[in-house]
Amino acid sequence: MSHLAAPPIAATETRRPGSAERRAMILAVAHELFLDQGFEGTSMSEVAARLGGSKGTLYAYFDSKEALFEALITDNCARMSAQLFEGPEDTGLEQRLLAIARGYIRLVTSDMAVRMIQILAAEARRRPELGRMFYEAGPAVALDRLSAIVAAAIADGTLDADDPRLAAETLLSLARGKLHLKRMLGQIPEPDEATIDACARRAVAQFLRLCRPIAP
Amino acid sequence: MSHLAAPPIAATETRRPGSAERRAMILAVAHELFLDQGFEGTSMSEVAARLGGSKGTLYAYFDSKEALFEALITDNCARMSAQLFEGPEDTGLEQRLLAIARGYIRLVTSDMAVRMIQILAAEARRRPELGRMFYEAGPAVALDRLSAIVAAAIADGTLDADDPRLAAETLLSLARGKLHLKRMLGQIPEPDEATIDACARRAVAQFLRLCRPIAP
DNA sequence: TATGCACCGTACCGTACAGTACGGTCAATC
DNA sequence: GATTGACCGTACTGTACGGTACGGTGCATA
Repeated sequence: MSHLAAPPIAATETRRPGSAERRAMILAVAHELFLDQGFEGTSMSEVAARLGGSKGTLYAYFDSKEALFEALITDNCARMSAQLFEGPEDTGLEQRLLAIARGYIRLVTSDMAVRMIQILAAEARRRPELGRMFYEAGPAVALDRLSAIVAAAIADGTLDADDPRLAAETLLSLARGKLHLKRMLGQIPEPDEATIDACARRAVAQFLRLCRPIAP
Repeated sequence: MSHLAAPPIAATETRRPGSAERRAMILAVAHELFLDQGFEGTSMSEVAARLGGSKGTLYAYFDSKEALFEALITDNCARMSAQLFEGPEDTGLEQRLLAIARGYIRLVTSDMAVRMIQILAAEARRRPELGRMFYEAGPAVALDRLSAIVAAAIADGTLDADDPRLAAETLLSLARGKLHLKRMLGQIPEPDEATIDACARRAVAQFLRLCRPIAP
């Protein structure tokens, strides 16, 4: 009936039974199902079945369906940020812009991110903080990196713009293009690497035409 | 048990009882509830209650919840297209571009469109054709109008670009900016007219810098 | 006044799902 | 060999919803 003894040491969360691997397994299954079928479209029984376990275990690790979902989103956002930081090169300005543009397009049109946006957008009314997590972990990260690069380029005269942040936004907007909206609405499949590259190159070229200082 | 006599004249749809006004009333209520709470989040009982009617009547006008939802989307898409065609002016190029950019931003960040995208995105897996309807009725319409204007401007030398359609897409991408994504994720409220105007002006200015022919 | 019809109100059916309860199994630990 | 605890399997509760059935009401027309 009542808890007689408190657990010896509280872990990062409330007292929980099992191993971190088990938790990761649950999250992996949840990832697969939630991203495929959405939040409402996925039942906890389904998660348990796919896990090869029982609902009891599920609820031992996560207090509710919502809690599991939020943990999943948190997890995925962390993964996203990490992915965006891949391959920071020490090359010229154009190459660095290209790398970021490519990474940004790749991320933002990937099946995972698109599904996340689709689901988070649908839940935006009830849980805007999840949308915020996504934005901070994805687009905001790209924007920060890009702003820094642009600011440096403005400082040494390679670029010309009033506001580095606004300029960075311009490049990302050009990079997204219509790809993103069409992806969100399920009108096109995940673009291949060639398409991503073409979009990134076009965006960077346009950006440079906008922000290259006119030769004096 | 069986239908003995067919109705005298089939209306635009299958034989249906009541008036077009009644249908419109149902759609109005459905609009309010579906856009506010989403498809799964809205129950037919709720629609009937808000209507001040009964579920029986609801199902007399629409075969299923899905049918009602699709009718609503169709309805809203038609309204959207109409809205985009407001105020075609006979002014200079820049003013015409500005008008379209403003109309596009206003539409694509409006509460109605954002809610529609949020809901349609969530349903994109199961019913991509609804997403297509939205795209065709909104963004594609703006793109068509803009392409025509850009093509004409290229023809008479006012603009310089290889592909008018691609150029038009560039303008729309610049216009959307980050506003759209943040709106989708529920991070910012509907922008006011001043914000819309500022975004439109910036987008058009950048577009013209990209596509103005360099003086020979 | 009688007939038909759109509509209301309500009760109902079948199903699906979140969350709980509980007995039993297996492995590690003591 | 006994205890502990994570876990399974299953059954269960309560609730919500899509959709149907049906008797009754009020208005229109014949």
